[in-house]
Amino acid sequence: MEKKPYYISTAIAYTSAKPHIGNTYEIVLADAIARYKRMMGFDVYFQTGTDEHGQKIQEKAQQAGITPQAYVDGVAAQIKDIWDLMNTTYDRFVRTTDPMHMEKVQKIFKKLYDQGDIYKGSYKGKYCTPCESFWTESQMKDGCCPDCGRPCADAEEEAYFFRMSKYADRLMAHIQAHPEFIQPESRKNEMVNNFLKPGLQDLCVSRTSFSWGIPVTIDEKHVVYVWLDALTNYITFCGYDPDGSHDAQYQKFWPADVHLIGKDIIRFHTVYWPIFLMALGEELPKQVFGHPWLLVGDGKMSKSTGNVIYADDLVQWFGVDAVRYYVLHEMPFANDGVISYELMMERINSDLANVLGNLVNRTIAMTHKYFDGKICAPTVLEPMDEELKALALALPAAVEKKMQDLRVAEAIDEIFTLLRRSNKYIDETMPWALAKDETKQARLGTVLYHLLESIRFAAVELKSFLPDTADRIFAQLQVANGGAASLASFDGMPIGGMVGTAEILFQRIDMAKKLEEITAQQAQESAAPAVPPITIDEFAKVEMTVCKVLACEKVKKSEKLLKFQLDDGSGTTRQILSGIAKYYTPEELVGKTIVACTNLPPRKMMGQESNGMILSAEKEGNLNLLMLDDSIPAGAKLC
RNA sequence: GGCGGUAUAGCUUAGUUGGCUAGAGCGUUCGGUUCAUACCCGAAAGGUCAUUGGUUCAAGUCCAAUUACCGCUACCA
Repeated sequence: MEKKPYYISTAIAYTSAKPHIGNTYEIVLADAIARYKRMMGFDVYFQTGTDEHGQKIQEKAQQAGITPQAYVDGVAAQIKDIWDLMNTTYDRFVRTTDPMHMEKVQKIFKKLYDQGDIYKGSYKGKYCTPCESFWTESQMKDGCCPDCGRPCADAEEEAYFFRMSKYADRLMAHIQAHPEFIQPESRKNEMVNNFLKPGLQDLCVSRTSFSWGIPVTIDEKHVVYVWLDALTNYITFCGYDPDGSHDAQYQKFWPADVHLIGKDIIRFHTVYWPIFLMALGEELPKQVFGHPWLLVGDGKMSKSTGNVIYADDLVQWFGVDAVRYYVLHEMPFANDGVISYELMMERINSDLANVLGNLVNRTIAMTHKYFDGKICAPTVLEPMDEELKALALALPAAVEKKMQDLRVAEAIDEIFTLLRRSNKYIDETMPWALAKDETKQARLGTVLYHLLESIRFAAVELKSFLPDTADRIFAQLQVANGGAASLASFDGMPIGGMVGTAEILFQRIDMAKKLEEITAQQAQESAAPAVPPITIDEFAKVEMTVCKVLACEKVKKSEKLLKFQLDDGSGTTRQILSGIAKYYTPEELVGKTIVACTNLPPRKMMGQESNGMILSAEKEGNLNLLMLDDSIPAGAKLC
């Protein structure tokens, strides 16, 4: 029989920085689903990869002093290593800098242009010249700039646009007709209410402000908008051919069964992506699932606060399956989840070590102790056996029901319900009491058979989520993983066979001690010199000038920016913007003597030019401007 | 600043279209047991479902306002 195809994808990871545990969650979730579907007999195609174009990457590479290609090569390799470390079974790891992909994207762009869906237009709007801002009709007050109140004028900038509005009605109809298309459902309303109902704007699909992207063939100074580039990965790498002769793989697997993505990029996947596909005349993916985020402690993960948790660190401390278990089981379906070292250890101890590990261990130990490891036939049945057996036999359907809705955490709960019931069964049957009675040997063998077989059921189902652990359980049971078919009846343990040696699956963790080790290592790492030494010549390149604050005001529309007019001793006034409005009021700074780096290239912020950087010292939310004694004149250089 | 989201036991959270006496796991307290990784089993305590108002025979569930938090985005040279 032909296996049914199942195409699952993750979002491609943006190669601007090493992914943290929150980013890693997605690939593990996808892997669990992919493994499960394979077990259920599907022919699975599981695609993941990296999104490597865009302005941010160009800037990062520039900062690092390397080419964008070298930069993304490094990060992509890092991402792939983490995916592999997590024991994920993707079929293909794609990269948007792949020449094949780039060529197809160019063809897609051209095709959409030729058929009139993309048109050359201009970014037109009402423009307030003093504020250097574009405004929409609804933003303006009586035709004037909402900020300064001065009249706005028409202005334009050349760009390519996609006619979103042309397909909006079709998309709306599709969303209404397919309630499962956007998951979880709350996201659907969000999209409909926020984007579709108010009317879709045409989307600007080219950029001229940076060059690290796929060039538009018909107009070389433009590069393709990163989302058009990134989204099409789902078809270009699956064998889609813009000219129409698709590979067999594409014919088999497209449309995708599910695009697994973060909740932040739902808009792109449920509005723009379907419309691009409609324009190309291709089918839409069957489902887009926007999963929630994993947060650290009480705050978000960020490098500056030093609370970033990386998957490879967690694996080093706790092992792959413990990390997989945590992200799969502790992530709620629609709300954001939380991760911390303490929570992680609590779950390992209570669920993995106590409930699962200890159950396997005590069962194998008893089999050795009472029967020298031999598996006895279940010959003396009692009513209480039925309940355990029934629960085990019902497990595959229970897990399937949850997995249909991609409720992975709840699917795992079903497995643990069986494990907990098994522990209770031991208390009910009291094997140690049976062992003391010569006449109860057959009953004792029956009890152990029920336990071993229940554990086998759990292990088969656990394989998708904790692959290594499941294999270690099979090794202790001395049976092969018989897959879904072996769960049809409660007789998979070979009577007369031997079990393997008992082995601790998950060591209990001494939390206080482990936490100490972790903090000790972190302290060591942060103590290491992060900044490479520089030469005196390099230091001399930085020009730092004493300046007097002539005037200072808050920048409109900005929470953080202050605008300074400075006397730098040159005779002309220097304007610098600085993000310190949280710490200082403009009034208190006028007349002060400060220091600024004065040989930086000019940069625009909030449409205003900044010529330099004011020196300050910052740590953990504290910030002080460097202020000198007023006796030193403006223009003095720091040395 | 713009857009959107979320608020349920000490902690992490389930609650589909309004009918709940609001569930679960962890943690806590008490009791039991000893095969096992001081583990397992049982019981109990613990929630005016963020606040205020509204719709309804009925509201954790719908509406409005308030507060807090979160995400994206702009900006932090």
